[in-house]
Order: sequence, then C-alpha cells, then structure tokens
Amino acid sequence: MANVSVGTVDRIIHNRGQVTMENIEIVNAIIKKYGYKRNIYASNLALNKKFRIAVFLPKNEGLEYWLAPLNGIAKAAEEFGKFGVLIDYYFYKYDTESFKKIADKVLKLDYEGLLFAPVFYEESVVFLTECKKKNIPIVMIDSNIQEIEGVAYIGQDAYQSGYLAGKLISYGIKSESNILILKITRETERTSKTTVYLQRIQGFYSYFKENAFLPVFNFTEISTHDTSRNHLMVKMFLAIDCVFVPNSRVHIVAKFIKENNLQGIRIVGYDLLKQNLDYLNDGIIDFLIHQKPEEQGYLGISHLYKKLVLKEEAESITYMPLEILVKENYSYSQQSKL
Amino acid sequence: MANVSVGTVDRIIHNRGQVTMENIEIVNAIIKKYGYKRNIYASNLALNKKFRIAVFLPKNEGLEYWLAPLNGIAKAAEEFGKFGVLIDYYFYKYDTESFKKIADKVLKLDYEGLLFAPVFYEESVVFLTECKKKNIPIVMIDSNIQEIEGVAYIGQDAYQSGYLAGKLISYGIKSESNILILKITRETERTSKTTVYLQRIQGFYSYFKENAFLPVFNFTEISTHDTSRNHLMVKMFLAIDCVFVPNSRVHIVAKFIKENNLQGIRIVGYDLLKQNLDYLNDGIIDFLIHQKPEEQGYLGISHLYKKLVLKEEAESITYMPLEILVKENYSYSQQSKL
DNA sequence: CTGAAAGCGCTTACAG
DNA sequence: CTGAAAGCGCTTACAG
Repeated sequence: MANVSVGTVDRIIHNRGQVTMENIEIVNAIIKKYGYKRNIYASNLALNKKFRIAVFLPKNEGLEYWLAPLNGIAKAAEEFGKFGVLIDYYFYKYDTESFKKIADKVLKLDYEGLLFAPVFYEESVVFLTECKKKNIPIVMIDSNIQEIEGVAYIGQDAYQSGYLAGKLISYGIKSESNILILKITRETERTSKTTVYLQRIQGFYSYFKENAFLPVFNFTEISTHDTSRNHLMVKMFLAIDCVFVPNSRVHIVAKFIKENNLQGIRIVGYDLLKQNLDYLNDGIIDFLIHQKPEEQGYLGISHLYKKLVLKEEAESITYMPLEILVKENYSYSQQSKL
Repeated sequence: MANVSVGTVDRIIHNRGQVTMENIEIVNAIIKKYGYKRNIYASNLALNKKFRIAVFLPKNEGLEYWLAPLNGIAKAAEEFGKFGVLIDYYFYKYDTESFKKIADKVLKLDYEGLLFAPVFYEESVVFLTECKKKNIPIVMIDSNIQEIEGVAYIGQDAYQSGYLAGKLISYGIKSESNILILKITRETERTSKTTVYLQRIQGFYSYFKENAFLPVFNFTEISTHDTSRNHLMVKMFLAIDCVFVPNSRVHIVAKFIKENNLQGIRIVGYDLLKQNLDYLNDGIIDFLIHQKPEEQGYLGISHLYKKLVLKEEAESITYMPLEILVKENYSYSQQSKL
C-alpha cells in the first residue's frame, strides 16, 4: 500500500532506522488506519531463537519453603519451553557469602531475563543495581525491595498479612487474652535479611490498634530457635491463649504444644509446609496464611515470557491473594491450578 | 535419516495414513531414538487457521455473578487471541425455554470448542449429549454434571464448600446456638436446576454431624425470596445466632439485618458480588466463600486453547480453591492475577 | 536509504 | 504410497 518493501516496513515497525522520515510517516499512517498485528507464529519462527532465563534462589537445604516456587517454575518451564524459553538455575546457600559468590557468577553470564528472591536486603540491592545495567527484565518474588525501580515484583503484602493474622487470632477470644508473638529463628540466621517478618508483626499489632472495640489483649514477644530445650516455656504457655508465629516455622510451636498436651491455644502461622499441614489437620494449628509460593514462581516466569517472547508489557507489581487456610479447605488450595 | 521426504514423515507423525508399514516403523524408531518436538510456531504458521470457540452462558440480567466468568473469558480472549483463538458469545435468559432455543442455535454452528455452564440440569444433559457427537472439546464451568463423560469441568466442589461454611459458622459460637439456613430464591426461579445449593447445605450439615464435640446447634431451614416484606422475620431473627445463605444472595439478609439493627449475628454466604463485599466491609457479613468465577472462565478458555492450539491433553477436572474471604483480605483476592 | 531474496519448520495439494 | 514444491508471515544479511 505504501509502495515500499516489507524490509522497509519492518524497519519502521521496529524502529531500526535507516528509513526516510517520509516513508516512516506514510507507513505509520497506514498502520494507524488499517491496523497491524504482529503474527507471533511467523515472527518467532523467523527469529528462531531461544530465550534464556536465570533463576536465582536460595538452595533448598532443609528449606522446604523454597521447593514451592521451584515447583511453579518447573511447571512454567515445561509450558513455556515450547515457546523457546530456557531456564538455568543458580542456588545460593542461606548466607551472604554464598549469595555474593553466585550473584557474581550470574552477573557474568548473559541471560535475557532474571527471576530472583531478595533474601538478603543489602546484598540484593547491590546485585539488582548491577543487573539493571544490562537492561534485561527482572522479576523479584517472595519479598520486595521497593527502592529499586523498574524491577517487577510478584509476592506477598507482608504488612497486610500480619493484619489479617490479627483478625484470625481475634476469633473466639475471651474477654481478656494473652497473646504470644513467637519469632522462631534459625540458629544460623543472620540479621541482614529483608524485613518480611517485621512487617507481619507490625501489621498484626495494627489490627488490634485499629479495632479498639475488641477485648483487652496482652502481648508478649519473644525470639527463640528451639522451644524444646526450654522447659520454662511450658509454664509460660499455660498463661497463653493465642500464638502468632510470623513465619513458616509455626510447626515447631505446634509440636511443642502437642507434646506438652497444652489445650485451647489458638495458633496462626504461615505457609503450607508439610509439617504445618499435618498440625492443621490435627487441629493444633488453627489458621495458616498462604501466599502461593508456587504461583509466585510460575507467574514470575510467565512475566518474563510475556516480556521476552510476546514483547508485551506486564504488571510490575502483583500481590498474591492472602489465602486463609483451615483444615476444611486446604486440600483444594494445594492442587494449584497453574 | 530415514531417507524419506518430510511429507512422509508428516503423514506418519499425524497418522494420516498412506504410508507403508515399513516406513512407519523406521521413522517411529528414529523419533523414539532422537526425539521430536513439534515447533509450535512453524506448525501454527503453516496451519494458518483460527480456532473458533462458542461461549454459552446465562445472560447477565441483574445476575451480577455471571459477569465474573465473562471477565475471565475476556481476559483469555485477549491473551489467546494472539494465537488465533476466536470467541463468540451466546447468552440465554435464565429460563429453560430460552436455554433450549439458544442451545439449538449453538449446536447448528460449527465451533471447534465449547465453554458452557449447565444451569438447568436436564436440558444441559440433552445439550451435552448432542454436543458430544461433534467430537469437540467441551468445558463446563460453575457446576458439574458428573454423569456425562469426556467433558472437562472447572469449578467448585459444592459439598466441601458447605462443609467449610459449617466450620466458619462455628467460630466463636456459644454453648447453644440457633442457626438459620436461608435459601433465598429468585421470584422467577424454576426448580429444574443443578443442585449446587442443595449440595452446599448437605456439606454444611455434615460438618456439624462429623464434629460432635461442638456445642448444641438448632437448625431452622427456610426458603424465601424477599426478607423485606416479611415483618415476622424480625422476631424470628432475634432468636438467631448465625445465618448461612448457600448462594450469592446473602446481601439480602445482610440488608435486612442492618436495617433492623440486629446485632451479633454471624453470617456466612457466597460470592464476591459488589453488595456482598460492601456488607463484608461493613462488618455485617463475616465470611464469604469465593470460588473464583473469573478464573473459572479464564481457565475454561485456557483449557480449550491447550487442546486446540497446542494439541495437548488438559486436566479434565479442576476444582477451584475454596477461598475464605473476610474484610481483611478481600482486596487482594479481587485483583486476580489472571 | 531500499528492495529482493533466502530462510525459519511445518503443512498440504498435487503429480506421479 | 511418495516426493517436490509452494506457502504461511516475518526477519535479516546483502547488494546496490
């Protein structure tokens, strides 16, 4: 229609330059008038290329939680593999040294997309700053670093999930209740990590602050990494009505409560670890808050596929729904429909 | 490698016949040894065809609920439109006559895939039986007709959702509670429909039966289509502690309760209609059970895309997760990450 | 700055 | 029963 060849039209559509202003205008006018949609099949067949993505996550050493996003990623790998998406995995041990070492390695390699979880805050900022120079799409899952722009995030709203935990704790409370906030840490844990669990605790307190009509609550906040060794804890638990564990290690308290045959304690925690589900099923844990880590992994890859293969824009922030899991509905949440 | 042309290989791969047994075996052996994956881009470019899908649902006449699957379908239409999926819509009025009329129309047209909601049980069985003769992939959403084989289903487990409702009602109950099961019907409603709400009620009762340790419950079950006109109801509600509405019209009770300023009544219902969410936010409705109707629509189209475009198998039954919605988590469930 | 041409891998109508 | 060839729509190296 413009009396130019397909080569020229292609140069205009993809802004590859080397065309006269005149032709650019003629062709764009025609496109505007008649529309043009790239044929994905033809385009990708001609490109005949692979899209290489690096997945950079903590190693699954006794960290059952990190299996979940990997499952979602594997699912996505299969689905998008058909479209030329290739995924390489890089795992770091749960310490900053290992993180930095592997991060350097990932940076050196030329990937077209990156999916990663910023477990260590400061190190992640450094890493992301370097990555951004390469101008490739990057997706963070699990926790967000809001300060860095232009990086997509798919994960939880930690504050709101703590707020929700407050609500769940408040069901069936007595006129006065003693609430324990138990921060169960890992023995090896360092401090320099993202502040997810702090945000959860903050949200938790906010719930009670903003709902002043509720009965009186007394809060106790302690950190531990091992309830079993501390026999004074039994005594303490006798005065407790509710326990909030702001991470996935809620099964440790549940075990303690079950072993010591403590009754009538409401427990709210996070994540569908095997052990947590067992205690949920047992009736020891009352609620688990679930933020679909498999789906985070799946959606992360899907986001990169959209950018790389379809050359489309994609949501830059996706908050996962805050799912409330009780004994009666967990089986249907597990069989995720990815 | 087999010293045959691509045409012959193609005939073997697609079982198009007209090849000697000998060649079939040679080529299959080579494929087995070296593997072969169809290049989707090349295949669909060469096929150069559109995949036409009929969507057959109730008309959205004051049925806000049915907007949700349509939103999901629209999302899918956009996403899979790029791959040649075309969707036509057929809506029937919420009565069997209209259903049959439109069903005939849909049957006459030649679609390659069908998405539909079997609202009227018997008429749907007739329709499905006819459809199956065409040997096209069919997906049901919303409610299932298990008797018909070879038809995919994406939707709720109605029984289990009622069971869950029982659990939700049971939070914070007194030593003796009066529970009202309110079947709010539409004035025009016929009886010949799928039995979703009956299954929900059944599941609801089961919860209390199977958890005999619970306090005493007294159940009252009534049907109505308009609480506002019945002034005797106020009196009745004064003796009620909990209300279970096994469908999306829970906002009608909520309105009644709010207008009559009745206090301390726990309400559990279904579906994220605008009005339901308002009452959830108000604190009148305590829990809504949500089974992601948008996602049902989206997944329905996605299922057909997998079958038609990718020529893959797809799950034949997908139960949606039973999501528990409270005031504190609903906003994140609405912004569905389709 | 532009066009003609080859090629991506698969499908299919056609001639033999 | 088989093969050669055209064509799907786009991309790109190359010649001019």
